[in-house]
Amino acid sequence: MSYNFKEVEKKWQTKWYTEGTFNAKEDYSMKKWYGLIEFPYPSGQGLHVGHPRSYTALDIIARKKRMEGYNVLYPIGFDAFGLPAENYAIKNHVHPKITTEKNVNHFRDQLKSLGFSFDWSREVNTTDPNYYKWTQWIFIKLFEKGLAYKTTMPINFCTGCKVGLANEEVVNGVCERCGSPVVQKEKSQWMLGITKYAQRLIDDLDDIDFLDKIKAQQKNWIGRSEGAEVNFKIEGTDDTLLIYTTRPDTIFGATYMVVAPEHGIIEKYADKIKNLDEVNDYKQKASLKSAFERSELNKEKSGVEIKGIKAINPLTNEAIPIWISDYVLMTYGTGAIMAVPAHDTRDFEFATKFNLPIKQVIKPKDGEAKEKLEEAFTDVYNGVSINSGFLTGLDSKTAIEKAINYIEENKLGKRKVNYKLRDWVFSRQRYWGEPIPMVYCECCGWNPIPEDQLPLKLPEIDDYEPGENGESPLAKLTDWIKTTCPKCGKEAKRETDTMPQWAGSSWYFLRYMDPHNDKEIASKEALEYWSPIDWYNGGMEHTTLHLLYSRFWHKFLYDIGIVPTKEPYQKRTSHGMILGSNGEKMSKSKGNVVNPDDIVEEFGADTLRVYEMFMGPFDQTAPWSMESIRGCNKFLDRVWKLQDLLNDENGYSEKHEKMMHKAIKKVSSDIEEMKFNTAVSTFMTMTNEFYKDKYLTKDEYKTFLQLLNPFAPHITEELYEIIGEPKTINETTWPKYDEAKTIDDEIEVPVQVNGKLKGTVVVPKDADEEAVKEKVKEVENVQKVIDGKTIVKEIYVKGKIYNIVVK
RNA sequence: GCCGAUGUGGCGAAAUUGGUAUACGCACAGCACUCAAAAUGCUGCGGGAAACCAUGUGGGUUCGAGUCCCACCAUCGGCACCA
Repeated sequence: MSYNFKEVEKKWQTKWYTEGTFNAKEDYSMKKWYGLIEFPYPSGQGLHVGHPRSYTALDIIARKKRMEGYNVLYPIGFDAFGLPAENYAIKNHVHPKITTEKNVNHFRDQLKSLGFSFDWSREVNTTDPNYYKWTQWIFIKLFEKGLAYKTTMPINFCTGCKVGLANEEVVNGVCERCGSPVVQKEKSQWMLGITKYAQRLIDDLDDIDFLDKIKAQQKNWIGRSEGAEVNFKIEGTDDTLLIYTTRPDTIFGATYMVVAPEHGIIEKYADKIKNLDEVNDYKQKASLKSAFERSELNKEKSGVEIKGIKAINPLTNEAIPIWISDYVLMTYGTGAIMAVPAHDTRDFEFATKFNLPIKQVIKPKDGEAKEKLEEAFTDVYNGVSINSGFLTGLDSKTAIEKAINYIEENKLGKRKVNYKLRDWVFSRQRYWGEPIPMVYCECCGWNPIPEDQLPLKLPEIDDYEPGENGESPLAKLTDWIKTTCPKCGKEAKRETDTMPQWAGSSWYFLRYMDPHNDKEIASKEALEYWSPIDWYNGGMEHTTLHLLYSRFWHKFLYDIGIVPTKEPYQKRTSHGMILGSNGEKMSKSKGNVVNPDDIVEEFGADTLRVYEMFMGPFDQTAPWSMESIRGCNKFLDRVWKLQDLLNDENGYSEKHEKMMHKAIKKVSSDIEEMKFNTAVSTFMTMTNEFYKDKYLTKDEYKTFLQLLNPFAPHITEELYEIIGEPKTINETTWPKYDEAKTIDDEIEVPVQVNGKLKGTVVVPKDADEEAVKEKVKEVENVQKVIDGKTIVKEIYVKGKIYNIVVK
């Protein structure tokens, strides 16, 4: 009988999904395990082969955990708001709701065809009003706590999508989604105060089990730096110019100042500035530059001296010029710097170009100050202050501390920590997103709509085009906008912007715990029981977006007493990308896209699952190979045919017994360590052994099928049934091994002479050195090499190696 | 420039964490089955006649290094005028 995967896979999927075999249990007395994968955006292209890599991995772990007796929650849902559906609507006049529903249905079918053990009874969809009701509710809570605020500020504006973007969504000065240039635009936007959580987002990483590279990337993005804010007097006034520096020990070397083009000092001293036209001209040019042009590397520094005003260096009391240049950013620190060309690379470059004085105030510990610097000396670990008054002679670290103390004592400024992280631009001028549940009243300002009016449903419209000035399509709905102020009852206007993609995904994992609750996000009991998520796997591309945002929301919900843990995810891992067979990223234009449906059709879901786990280390990128997938298909065929070799008459075999115990140990630990590729190779080796020996016992087959089940659930369940087992595998208990039976009685010890392999000897596992020594001398090659030489030393590492050193 | 990875056969990759380098799979070759092919099964498969030589390069530590240390080179990912 040959293996008909189509029939078998269909059969088991139907059983699982109609019976709800893998649904989480309501029994809160059981030990729990909550595994999470990033819920997909249901795009029109359908599932990508990248999705099953992550989903299969956690499916394997989830299935193992169930067999180990855990109450497992392995949920699925859809992150369905977003631009593609809206752009499609603009083009084809189909409501995004319709496209989304169609895509979700397609995705659901595809996911089911792969046999994942998801709990489909808890499926969530971010576009469902019963879901986004709570997204809006969280927003209102953020507003009430002062963490959502509306402000006019220069934002990143995508010229293609006609929409404001968060910093995180701008990549190399272009839009992360569409690749159009991003420009700075003044716009009134809703902002979320994520910067208030910056320190906690760093500190709490210590308590959770994230891959180091994920922690590093998040810390990098938050970008904490320590230093001081210092006031520089403006000559002839009582006013000061506030700067931020991480190197207060270099103030003696500050020979000029630089302010960002947007800095207020220019308006303030317009009447004093002698070259106002020139300065304004520079300002104008800087504002026209796109984010990309401004951040372009290696470009020449530019700037203009602001003539007519000067600053006083607070430590040298020298009057120093003030320049305007776009290498100083208004969005970081105070928008103004003291320039220390001798000890800052950028200042050095600028000073060289404009012939400004370069004054050395630090020399290397083990060297002397140079006659003329060729580049800035910036090494904080290896510097000593010179020409710096009370700092002279101190190493840089000590000098920094002393300088800050001096600054604080003399009221020149204060110690200050800065972050690169910016507050989160939360408004989108788009239709297909959660409406922001806010109302503006002339007399009462912004207020949220009453909670009993949630959800604020997205109104039906026909015209999805954004408005002229990049207004939201909702801005055209005058009837919908008109409402009453929740505070004073007078006429007021609704907010027409919607929330970004990232809103719905910032808390979805909480909804899975209690998805049909219409009173709260989820019940206290459910939150207490299921929190935190035990294991979350997803892509590295979400490290500074989704992962940071959702940690922020979770901390906020913790602060207001909704969730029981500070962090949502106890453990975070990530999978490597699957590339096309040419080693490039899969894309339609390159024609290297593999559709999982085709693989399932030709080889079956089990083959796809096994292949994706076997193709390489889970956390590394791997190119697709059509040839290799056939190998996995062949392997499963061989597993199927093992039933013909079943034979209990040989009975007990020590060799097979050892092999089984070793395999249970290896596969169990490989799964926990996500070393799926070596687990699969263990299965292959076992299969080869059974074929070589031409038999296996039913017990061995049963254990083998149990171990393989998480990887290839359909074929293994079918075989388990065929050999007459009354239970299904998912009802059985994960096999256990006996450590003593994983150790061989006889071991082969390699014998080396001067570290070079000369042969091996077989000895009992606990043979002592003398016994091994005797055998070693009998090895022919060893005899030959050591003959006539003096033995200097003999080393025996028990069970590992025997090495003879000769001269 | 900064942060993080990676580098082993023709290819995807293993290596118990310092102890027989190349497990497992693909590709390839030979044999069996077949009229034939496919499928399947078995065998072989780093280089070299051998001594030996091979884990990106060059040094080092060690009885012993793919694994540890130092200095490079290359590729990939993230950040980037962040003061």
